[in-house]
Amino acid sequence: MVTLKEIAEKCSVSITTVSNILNGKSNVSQETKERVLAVIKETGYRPNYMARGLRASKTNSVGIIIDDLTEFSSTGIIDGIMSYFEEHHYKAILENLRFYSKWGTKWYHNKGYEDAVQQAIDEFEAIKVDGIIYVAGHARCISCIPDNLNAPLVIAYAFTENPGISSVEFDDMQAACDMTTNLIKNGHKKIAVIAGTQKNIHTQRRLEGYKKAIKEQGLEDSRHLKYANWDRESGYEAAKELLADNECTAVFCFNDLMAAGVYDYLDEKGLVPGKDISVAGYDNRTISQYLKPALTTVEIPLVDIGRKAAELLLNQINNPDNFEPQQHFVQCGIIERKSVGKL
Amino acid sequence: MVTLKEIAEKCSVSITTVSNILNGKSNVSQETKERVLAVIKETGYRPNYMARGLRASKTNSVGIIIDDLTEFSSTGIIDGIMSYFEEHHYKAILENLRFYSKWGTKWYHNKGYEDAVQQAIDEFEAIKVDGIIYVAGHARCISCIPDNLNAPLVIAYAFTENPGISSVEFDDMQAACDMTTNLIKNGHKKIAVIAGTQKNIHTQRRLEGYKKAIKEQGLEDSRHLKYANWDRESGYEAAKELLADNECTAVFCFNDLMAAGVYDYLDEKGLVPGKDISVAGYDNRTISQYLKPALTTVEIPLVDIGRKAAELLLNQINNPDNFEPQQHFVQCGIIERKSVGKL
DNA sequence: CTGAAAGCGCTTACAG
DNA sequence: CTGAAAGCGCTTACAG
Repeated sequence: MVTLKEIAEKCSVSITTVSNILNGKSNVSQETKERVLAVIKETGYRPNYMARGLRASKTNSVGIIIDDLTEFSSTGIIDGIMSYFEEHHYKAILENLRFYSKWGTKWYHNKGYEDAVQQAIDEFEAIKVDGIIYVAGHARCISCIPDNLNAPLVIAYAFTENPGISSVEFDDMQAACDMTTNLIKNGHKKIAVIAGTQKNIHTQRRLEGYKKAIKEQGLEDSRHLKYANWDRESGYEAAKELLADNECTAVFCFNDLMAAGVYDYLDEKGLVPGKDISVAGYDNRTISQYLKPALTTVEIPLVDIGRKAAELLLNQINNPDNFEPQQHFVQCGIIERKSVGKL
Repeated sequence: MVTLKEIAEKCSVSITTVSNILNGKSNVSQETKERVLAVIKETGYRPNYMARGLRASKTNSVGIIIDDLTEFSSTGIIDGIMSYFEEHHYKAILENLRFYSKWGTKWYHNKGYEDAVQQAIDEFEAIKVDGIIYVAGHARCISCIPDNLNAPLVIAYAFTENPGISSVEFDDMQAACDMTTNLIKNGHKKIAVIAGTQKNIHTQRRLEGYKKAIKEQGLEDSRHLKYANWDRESGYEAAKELLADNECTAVFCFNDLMAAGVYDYLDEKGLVPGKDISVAGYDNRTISQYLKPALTTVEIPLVDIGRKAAELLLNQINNPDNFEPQQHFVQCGIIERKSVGKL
C-alpha cells in the first residue's frame, strides 16, 4: 500500500504539501501540484480511510440501519438513499438487523430488538459515520433511539416522539382516502374493507383515510370490516365472511397480498374481480400486475422516501446548529388497473 | 467519546493493560480485569474502530459489492452473506453499484462499468476490509478483477477465469435438466422452450440441461425453441409463435416472467395452464405462487449461495497461504405446483 | 508557498 | 502480571 510518505519522498516535498494538494488547499504552487498529482496517479495511491477518519472529524460516510433487507419496502428505500448519497459523494454503509428473518413477523414483541438497534447505532458511532438513517420495516413509533447521539439520525418509514429527530413517511391516510374515493366515484356504495392487524399503525391510518372518504362522499360507514393478518390466507378467509351476503360491490384490501387472497375466494366462487366485484389493493408489489385481472392499488414512493431521508440527513450534517427537525410525508399515487369496475 | 486513556486513568492502570483486557489477552490478573471491565461498562466505552483498524491489520469487516440491489436475486444472497458473517462476528459493508438502475438491463455493454467495479474494490481496500464478495446480478465471466488484490475476493452468482479466485454459483444446467426430465416423466414428449437472450450464460446452461435430459430420455430435440428477452411480453410473443401449431404439450420457460407471458397467451386463447398445456418456469420468484394455477418452477437457493460465498471468503481470510480456490456449484430444487399436468 | 511537529486512539513488541 | 514507548497514516495549527 502506497502511503503519503512515499509520495512525498518520490517528489521531494513534505507530506504536508502532499496532504494539502490531496485536500484541495489553495496554498500550493501550480508546478508542485502537477508534479505530485502525476506521481499520485502513477502509483495508484489511495488515502488510508482509517488514518483520515481517525484524524479528521468527518468521514463522508453515513450508516444505514435496516430492520430487514428482505421486507418488500426495503430495497426501494435503500436504492433511493444510496442514489442520493452517491450524487453527493458520500459513502453509505448498510447494517441489516435481520429482524424478520430471525424472529418472524412479530419481532417487535421481542424486547431484545431494542438492544440490537442500540448496538447498531453504537457501532456506527464507533466507525465515526457522519450520520445515520434508520429504515424501518413497517410504520411505528420508535422509542429506542438514545438521546445522546453523537451523529445526526433520521428515520425512514416510521416516526418517533423524540422532537429532535426527523422522519420521513408516506401519507398513508390520504392514499387510503384517495383509493376509497376512487371506488366511490366508480359507483360503489357498499365497500367492504379487509384491514391489517388491528393495532398496526398502517391499519389505523388507512382506516382513517377510508372513513374520511366515506364521510366526504356522504356515505354510511360500512359494517363490512375484517381485521386480517396481511397475508394471502387471511385475505381469503376475510373475503369468505365479508362477501357471503352479497351486499358489497367492492373490497378495499389494505395490502396486495390480502387482495390476492380475495382473488382466490372469488375464483373459487366463479366470480371475476373487476366485473362481479371490484377489488383494490395497497403497496403496488410486483405481484399486483401479475394477478388477473391486474390489481388497482396504491403505489408507495419508496425511492422518494429514501431520497428525502437522505436529503434531510445531509442538511442536518451540513447545518448541525440551525436545522429544523421535520416530520415529512411523501404522497402516494393510485395505480389504476383492471380490478375496479364502473357500476 | 470515552477513550482508552480515560479508562486507564480512571482505573490507575496503563492503557496497555486496558487494551490487553479488551482483546482478551490472558496475561492480566483477575482483580484488575474485573475492576477495569466494570469501568468500561459504566462509561459505555467503545473502542474507536478507526484507530484499531489503523494500527491492527485486521478489521473484522468484509465488503460486499453488488451489481444492483434491486435485482430479484440480490437480497437473498446478501441475506445469506450477512447471516453467516453475523454468526462469525464480522461486520459486512455493502456497496451498491446500481448498474441496472443507472444503465438499464444492458449495462454490461457499457464499458464504464469496469471502472466502477475497480473503484469499489479500491475503496474497500482503502477501508481495509479483510475480504470482499462480489455479488453479480447475472451469471457471466467477470474479467475486471485486478490481479494485485490486497484482500481476498470471492464471486457470487458469476465466475471468473482468474484461477486464484473462488466463485459460487448454482447448478443451472442440472436444474434445467431436472425440470425437463420432470416434464418428460409426466408424459410430455414435445416440449417447447422459451429461452432467454441467446448469448446469455444462463440461457446456454439451461439449454444444455434441457438437451441433456432430452437425450437421456431418448427423445428428439425439439424444433420449438425461441430466444426471448426474459420479460413477460417476450414470453407472450414467443408463446404465440411456438404454440400456434398445437404440436407441443408443454413449454419450458427459462424464467418465471416469461412463463407469466405464456399464461397471458393461454388465457387469451381460453386455454388452461397445467390442463391444456403444461408450463414450467425458472427462478421461483414471488409471482410464481400467485399465478393461476401456481407455477411449477426451479428454486435457486440464493441464501445458500450467499452463505457459501461467505464461508469460502472466511476460510481464505483465515488461511491466506494454504487455501484452494474453488468453483462451487450449489444445487437447485424443483418446486412442483399446478402448472404441469400428467399426460 | 513549504515543512517540522504534534496528535488522533489504538496495538504490539519489549523490558521489567 | 504491568507499563513505557514506538508507530499505524493521516491532518492541522504554526512557523518560516
